[in-house]
Formats: sequence, C-alpha cells, structure tokens
Amino acid sequence: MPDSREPAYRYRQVAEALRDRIQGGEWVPGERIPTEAALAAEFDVNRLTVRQAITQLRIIGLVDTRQGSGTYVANPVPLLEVSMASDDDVDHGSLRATAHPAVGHVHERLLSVTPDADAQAAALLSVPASRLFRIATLLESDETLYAVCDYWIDGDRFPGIADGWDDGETMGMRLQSEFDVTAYYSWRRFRADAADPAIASQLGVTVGAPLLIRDGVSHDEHGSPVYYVVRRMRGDRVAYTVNYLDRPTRDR
Amino acid sequence: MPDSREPAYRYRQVAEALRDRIQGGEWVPGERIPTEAALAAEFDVNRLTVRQAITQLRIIGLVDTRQGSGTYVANPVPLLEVSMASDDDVDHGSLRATAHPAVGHVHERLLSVTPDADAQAAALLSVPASRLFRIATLLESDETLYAVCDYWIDGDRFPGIADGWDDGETMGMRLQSEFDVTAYYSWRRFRADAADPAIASQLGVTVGAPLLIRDGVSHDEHGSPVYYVVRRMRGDRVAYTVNYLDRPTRDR
DNA sequence: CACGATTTGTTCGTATGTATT
DNA sequence: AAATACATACGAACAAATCGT
Repeated sequence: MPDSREPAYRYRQVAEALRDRIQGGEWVPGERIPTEAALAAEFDVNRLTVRQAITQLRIIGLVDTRQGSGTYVANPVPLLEVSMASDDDVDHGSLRATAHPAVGHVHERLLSVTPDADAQAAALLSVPASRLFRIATLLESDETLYAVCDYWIDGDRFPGIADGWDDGETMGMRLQSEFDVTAYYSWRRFRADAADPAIASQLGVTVGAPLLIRDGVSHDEHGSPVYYVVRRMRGDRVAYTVNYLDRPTRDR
Repeated sequence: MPDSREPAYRYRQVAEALRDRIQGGEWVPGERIPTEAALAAEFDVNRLTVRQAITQLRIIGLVDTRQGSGTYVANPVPLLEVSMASDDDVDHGSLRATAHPAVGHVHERLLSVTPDADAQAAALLSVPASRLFRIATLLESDETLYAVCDYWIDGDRFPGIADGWDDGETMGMRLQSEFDVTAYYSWRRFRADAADPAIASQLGVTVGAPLLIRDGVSHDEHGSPVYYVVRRMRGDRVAYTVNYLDRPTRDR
C-alpha cells in the first residue's frame, strides 16, 4: 500500500524537500541555496525537474532567483499596512479613510494622461465616455514602488486636472486645490488577481504574481460622482486594514 | 534597429499571439484552442515552448487546461460580491458587517477542530497559546467552494463550540446560540497571496493562484477578544465591497 | 464495459543564450 | 576576460486523463 502522502511526481518531491529545508531553518533568508545543477545531482533528477520545483517555490514566494547569480531564500518583506480607521475628529462616527498612516511618506507620481472612453467607468460616473480621461500614476513609499493606479475622470468638469502635478501631491489634494472639490468614497472594492505581463513589468514582479486590487468610486459633497480609481498593489508588499475603534461591529 | 517592443523570446511571442487571438474574439470563451502539437507546428517551435506560453496564459486566467482533453478559453467567472455596508437598522451609524448579502445561501462547513498553540493568535487574543483551538471550515455558495477559513478561539472560555455544528450555521451564530455572545469586529485586514500546494488542493485551484486573504479579530460587548479568523478566498471568485451609504467619507 | 486514439502532464538529455561574479 | 548560474529552446519518450467507438 503506497503512502498517499508521498506525491508521485519527482518535481513535487523535490519541491517539498526544498521547502522543508527552508522552513526547517537549514537555509536562512537571504542565503543562496545550491545551484540547479548541484540539486539535480543530489536528487538524481534532470535539471529541468529541479527548475520546475524551484518555479513552484518562487511563485509561492519562498525563494527568489537571480539570473547569473543564484537562487536565494526569500527575505520576508515587511508589509505596508494601509489603514482605514474611524477617525477621532469625525463626530458622526462614520468610517473615514485615513490613507497610509502606517507607511512612510507616500509619493504619487504622474505617469500619463490620455483620453480613454472606458465604458465601465462612464457608467459608474454617469458621464459620456467620450469626455473621460485616464490618469495613470505610481505610488511609492520610501523609494519603494508598491502600486500602479488608474483614475478615470470627466475632462469637461475637471479640465487640466493633471497639469503641474507635483510628486508630493495626490489626486485628492489636487481636486481640493484646483477645483475646491472634496472627494468622498461611495464604495471601495477589494479583489485579488494575477499580474499580467504589462502590470508585472511596471511593478517589477514576475508574471502571475498576486496583486491586491482596490477600486472604487468617489463623489463630492453633493453626491455627484467625481472619479473611478483602480489601484493595483503588490500582494507581497501591501495589506489594507479596516479598524473599528469607536463602536462594536457585528460579525455575522 | 530592432523593435524593442517585440520580445526576443519565442515563448513570449507565442503567448502574445495567442492572447491577441483570444482577446480579439477569434476564439470564444469555452472553445477549445488547437492542441499544443498543432500550435508548435504552426509557430515552428518546440512543444515545450508552446507549453511555456500556455502556462503564462493559464496563470493570468485566460485559459484552462484539462489533461487528456485540451486547452480552453476561460469562461469569465461571475464574482461573488461580498458587501460590508452601513446598515439601516444600526442607529449609531457605525459600519456593520453584513456578510454575503449579494451571494446566495452560504454554507459554512466544519472541517476539523484541533488544539493549536499558535503564537500569533495567542498574542492577538491575549490568551495562553496552550488554550487555543483551531477550527477549520469551508465556505460555499450555491454549491461552489470559495474560501477556507481558520478560527482560533479560547477552548477554556468556549468549550465544545464546534460540537454539533450544522452546515447552515456560522461561527457568529454558534457563539450567539451556545454562549449568548455577540461577536463584533475589532479590525479586518485584506491581503493577496499565492496559493501554496496545501491551500491549492483544498480550494481546487492551481499552485500559485491568487488568493484574497482577509483576517481579523472579533471581540464581545465588553471589548474582550473572542476569536482570530483567517479567510483564504479564491481571487477569481470573490470581491469584497465596502459601501459608504450614509455619510460622505473623505478620500485622501 | 473495454479499448484505442487523442491530448495534456512529466521527465530525460542536450545545447545555447544572457546576466552576474 | 573567464567562469558561473539561471533562462530559453530543441528533440524524444512515456505517463495519465479524457473521449469516442
């Protein structure tokens, strides 16, 4: 009777053996593990089989591979904790988004502004698609790129919104200073997806790396939609925390 | 002068060509695309090169492969929209979690109850690790498995919490009925990660598939921690929406 | 139900390209 | 510049799952 715990395939056996050594502390984070050729000899398998095992370990974030250098046990990356907290100075007790209090200084760098007749954004904003512009930005914290953002906004209502954008500014600050408009959230949505080649190269991750995606619509004081935003964040870098400080909130 | 837009590597060229055909509508969702051998012949590359291209498309969710059958254009899976909304019947205006209103009937199936001295959970709950139990469950909606959950809870304070668990119940309902305790959220956190082999087999996804992970701590009426929960959800199935209905919420 | 044909999954061997040291 | 190590690519064979006859 065969042991069903033991996977039949060689590359999985190798992957489990390597994982056990890493998690058992035999190889510590940052350390280089033996070369593919050495592992192939040790386990008496083809080098391609070792590569398949290492590929699995890489996509679950256990190792990093560097061409010409070697394969290294991945260093645990400290998460950027982005908080949404109920705020002391808001007397009505609603949940106010206080972005990035746990991360260092955040830069939002303008990448591009282009007309983009996105049908979905048009529907969400109740604006003719032909009037929409897409504003692409990068979010960095402590020199570390962690997200790419796309905003869709009505170019007729907010002409030149991106002109003279400074790296220290955010979209919310620009709306306030240029148009005297305060943007409030209507809704925000969290998803997870794999990085396609385009996003992967922008964020500096491998194709298929997990992304935390947050999108949402903002509105002004009168309830009129202002912009639709999609943020694609590195899953290995960012976590979003919702704090319920003021009042008990039922979990059911 | 070579066109830098054109990737040099064959497998990427093949991946882009296949992606263009799918997104261009040449092959529709559910349709079987040509076999690896046929594509290898068409592009004049080795079959392993075609496989590498298809692997990329599978990782980003564009195709499904079935051994013995073929490679199919992936059907867009409708997202289960899980909402957290401010609730009408809560007079103090706080954000109350109303789980799963947009999905069908949710079953939480008990998998296992085991003593588990998890140090992190112990710290979060302010309970000696030796008293902790881990309760593993599955979440299903309309016969579709979409999440695996782990709860850590004080076995001394809530003895036999999982005894006689019915599929229609949830942890919150059991705490209410068995111990007359209402669980409120202290905080909830959203992350994204890749599925390791253990989670992948539980959720029926491939290793490396993106997961939306929500963890958090709940407390009772007196502010005392009740449990720590980790939900690992299929990224291709679930989206979490936070609705701000009652009051404007600043985006900054 | 059996069986063969088809198709993807795994593994070997070998060679060459490219980035790092 | 040379050696090292991962990345890409080719060819071949067998295993395992699926499907139609």
